[in-house]
Amino acid sequence: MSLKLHDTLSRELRPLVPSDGRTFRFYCCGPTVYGPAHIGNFRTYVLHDVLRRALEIDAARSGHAVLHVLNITDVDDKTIAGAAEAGVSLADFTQGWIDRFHDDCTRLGLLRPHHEPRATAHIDEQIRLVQTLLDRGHAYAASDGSVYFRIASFADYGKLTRLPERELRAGAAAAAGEAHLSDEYERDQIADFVLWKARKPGDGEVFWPSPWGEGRPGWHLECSAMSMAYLGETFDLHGGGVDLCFPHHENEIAQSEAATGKPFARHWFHCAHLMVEGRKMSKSLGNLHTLDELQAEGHAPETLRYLLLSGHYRQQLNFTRHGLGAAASALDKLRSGARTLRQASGLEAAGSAPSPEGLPPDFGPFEPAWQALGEDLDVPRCLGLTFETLASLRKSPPAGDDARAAAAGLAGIGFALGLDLFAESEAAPIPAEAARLAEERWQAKSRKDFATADRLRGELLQLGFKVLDRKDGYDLEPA
RNA sequence: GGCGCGGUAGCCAAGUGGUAAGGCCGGAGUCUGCAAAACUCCUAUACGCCGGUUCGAUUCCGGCCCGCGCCUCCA
Repeated sequence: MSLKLHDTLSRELRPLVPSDGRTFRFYCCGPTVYGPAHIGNFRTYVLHDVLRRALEIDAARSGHAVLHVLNITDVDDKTIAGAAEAGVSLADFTQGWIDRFHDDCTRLGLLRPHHEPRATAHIDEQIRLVQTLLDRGHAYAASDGSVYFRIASFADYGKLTRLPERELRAGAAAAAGEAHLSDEYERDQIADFVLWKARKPGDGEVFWPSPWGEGRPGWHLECSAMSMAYLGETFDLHGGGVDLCFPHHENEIAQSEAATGKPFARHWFHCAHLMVEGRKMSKSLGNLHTLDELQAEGHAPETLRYLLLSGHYRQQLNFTRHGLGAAASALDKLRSGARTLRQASGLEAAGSAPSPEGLPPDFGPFEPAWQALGEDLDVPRCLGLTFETLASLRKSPPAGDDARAAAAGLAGIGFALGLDLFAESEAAPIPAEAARLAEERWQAKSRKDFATADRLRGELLQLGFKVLDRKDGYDLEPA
């Protein structure tokens, strides 16, 4: 079986198979590191991570490999402006945000891409790509030292978003307004885009030498250069947020295919946007939430992950506080089911997150839930089937090998979704004082001194902990 | 204006040419010194509107209404 996924270019459901028969190679558009990524960015990254995990499982089953590349754009107008404002070098400025990004990704359970190339580390590749485009007549140098891609030279321009050329010009001009027509760059046509930007005073120390003078690469170029460097001129899949379709991916296709004469990405994967309380996220509405912010409110990163992946990727998802609560409850229910299965199977708590190699060849009773992922990455359906299977397993509890197969299958679903269902609830460190009170309370309760027990429960609440009794003991949870 | 997406119960969200998964919330119960958790059961005649095709449409076709996205900042 192979996974099937909707392709933006052909608008069809197409199978995901490695074109070279060995390695499925894919590239995701990553962050521009000038600030913290917001939860909308992370919806895209989480969804790409689920795709990555599904590909890993499929690859493990069919015996091929997966190669995942995520770029980091560490030079553009915003990063340059940010560094200047902070009074630090571009490299120091972007490194701080890259570290923050990695930290967020770890907390959200994102698998680390196999390569994470940075634009500033691949200037040579980008210059060579521009030179090739110049040599082949697809680009021209302007008098100011900038180089532009000539859209008229690429017949397929607009094929991803189906923008006829004339619409492109008229629409762009109308949307951009007259102000943009008098751009400081000298373009033959309004829609021609910049490949290499000539150095400007505001760029400070940020420039590289090139055959056309000092400057820096334009947006789009790094993705073409780096994806082809790591994955080859033609690779299996390229993804990002929907807003990237135009102009970013359209321009990537143009400059890549014009340079190589070969198809660029064979499959395009785009994730719909996250809305916040029914409105588009934007700085002006002040609804650009970050992971830090939500964690400070007491929400676990995994709750956010669950929420972000709980809607179909081609559907806008509306982020609400209520939804976050619902996600937390649903996740608890999943974990509760996992705990029951684990106990029935006689297995110890999983010490570490499962790897695709360690997963069973099929997911037993949870195989249908996995299959749903293969049909256009239908996570909502997968979750529905998982809950359904869990319910029927509760009705007829499996034992022995059946229980182990079910537990392993659920672990497989957990891996696919990036949710560690078998993890014991991550115990916040318990202060010694709270631990002592809790122990005292348990003693009091055991000798049926309920007045003392209740008093101590109250004291623990003051310290910020809820006592949850079990048959043979108790748990402490942050209140 | 061009291109595209969507409107399913209180909320979120799948799916199907033959009367519709799942989650959250709500209610009842089991358990429990209490509480919480967990588990069980229940609840809602839910498919935007109007036509058409069909034995039969929420599912196909057409029109309309409403919401949303992109059209060189943008995941």
